[in-house]
Amino acid sequence: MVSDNTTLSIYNTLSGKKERFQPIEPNKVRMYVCGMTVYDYCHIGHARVMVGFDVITRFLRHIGYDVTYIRNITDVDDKIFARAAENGEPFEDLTARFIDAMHEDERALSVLPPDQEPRATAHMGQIIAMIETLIEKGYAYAAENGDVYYAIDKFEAYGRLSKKKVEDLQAGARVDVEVQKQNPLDFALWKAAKEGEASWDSPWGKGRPGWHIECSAMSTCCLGDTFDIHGGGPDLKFPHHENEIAQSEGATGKTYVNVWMHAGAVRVNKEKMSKSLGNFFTIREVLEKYSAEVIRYFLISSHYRSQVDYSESSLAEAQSALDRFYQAIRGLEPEDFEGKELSSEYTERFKAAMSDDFNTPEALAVMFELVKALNIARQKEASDQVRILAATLREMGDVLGILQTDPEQYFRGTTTDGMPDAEIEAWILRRKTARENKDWAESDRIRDVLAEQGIVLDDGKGGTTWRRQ
RNA sequence: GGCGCGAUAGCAAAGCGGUUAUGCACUGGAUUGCAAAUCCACGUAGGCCGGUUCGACUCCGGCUCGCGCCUCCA
Repeated sequence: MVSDNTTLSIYNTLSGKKERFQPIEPNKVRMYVCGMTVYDYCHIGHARVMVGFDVITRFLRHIGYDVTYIRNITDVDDKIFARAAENGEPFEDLTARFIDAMHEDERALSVLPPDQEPRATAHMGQIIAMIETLIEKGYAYAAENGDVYYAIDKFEAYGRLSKKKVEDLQAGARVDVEVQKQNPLDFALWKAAKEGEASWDSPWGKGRPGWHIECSAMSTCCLGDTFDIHGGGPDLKFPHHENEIAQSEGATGKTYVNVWMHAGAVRVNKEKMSKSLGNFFTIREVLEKYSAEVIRYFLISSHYRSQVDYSESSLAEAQSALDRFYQAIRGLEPEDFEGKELSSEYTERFKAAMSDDFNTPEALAVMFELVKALNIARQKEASDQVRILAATLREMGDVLGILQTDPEQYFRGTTTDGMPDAEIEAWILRRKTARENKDWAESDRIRDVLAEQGIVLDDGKGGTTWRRQ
């Protein structure tokens, strides 16, 4: 149950401002997010959408909403066919492989699985039915070549989401106009099969769906004609989401979506990270150097709507910041986190920050203030206070999908190369003896030996701990 | 060209019409065999020009610069 005093505001692309969120059904949120076209590995831009909407889902659930989160998989597409042909393999093999890879990346990033991941290939019936409805209602027409197009002139609100005027779009329209279209801005709902290409039977002959129609068909199928939130990456606003609205509202005659949410772009050297520019870094590539949690922290350290610059130094900085959180809980026992009592002072501020359009930077600021209080409490050995603050911090971390790792494991890292743990422990034991004998020269020599291997020793009250740099 | 978004201290990044954001980095101190971590101390930053106001980083207008979309892209 969502408490009565909860006021959640969300920026709606449709209105261009933050609005008080009002679900269609009390306590329930139905959300659809456009997912990946699976012909290659996910990059950091994809990670932003995955993590962003994961945090949104976690927070909505945290404040009591029953969330149905749907994120589709596009497994029919020109690029998929092209890549499969290049590889000389059936397209299903290609997509199966990259769906697995995507799930691996997601698990690494602690992204909770959506409730459903509908695939275009599994919804041909609904897709064809929606196209038929659009033709019946006069929003679409079948061309002689077997393609079916959406007639954008028939849909009055076309351009409302992306704030574009049809005339302006026409002025800038590309010249390679397909003659079969009534208006150059009309888009394909169904594409006639090309020679030797995978295809499905339809009333218009063998073919396959256009890109936009699958989302209209699958979202409606999973969530109903009208639902609460539709999200996606920044480059989907136009034409993809604009076309979705035209299709769904044309077919159902009802409002398609109440709140449209778009993530900000990830940039590299001031340019948008994108497949076409080729300036992308895949998630697994970055994982070779930084932990998934660092990537996740980097992505939530700026607001989901703002653009972020991806760079080595921003990841290094994310790591330093995350280290501070883990230092604060390092050495605490599991039971220190189990307390039922939380600090309302901090939880209220955290909730207020997150309720303001999911302001994660503000939420993190609250957590850092809590960390300071926790460090002071630990210094004073105020164990009750330590337990309350540690439990509070851990719960906030859970909402953001961070701080759930054992601190020692976090600092030791997961690399299997380098000096084995047992050898490190052996060195530490030798150093312990040297220190007991006040043999500082030997003690420092061992520290240097390990430092060469990237191992940093920390002498604490309870003994020496170590971490990999 | 059309439409939209942004410009905050060394770097990153938020809120807010008047009171320390926060993190990283830096400097001094406490602590430590030495370190690390931690704590204490230390920064009035808000592209430029006008306007509204008792008071503006925060509201309004103009300008400059940057970015995004207008084509497949998360």
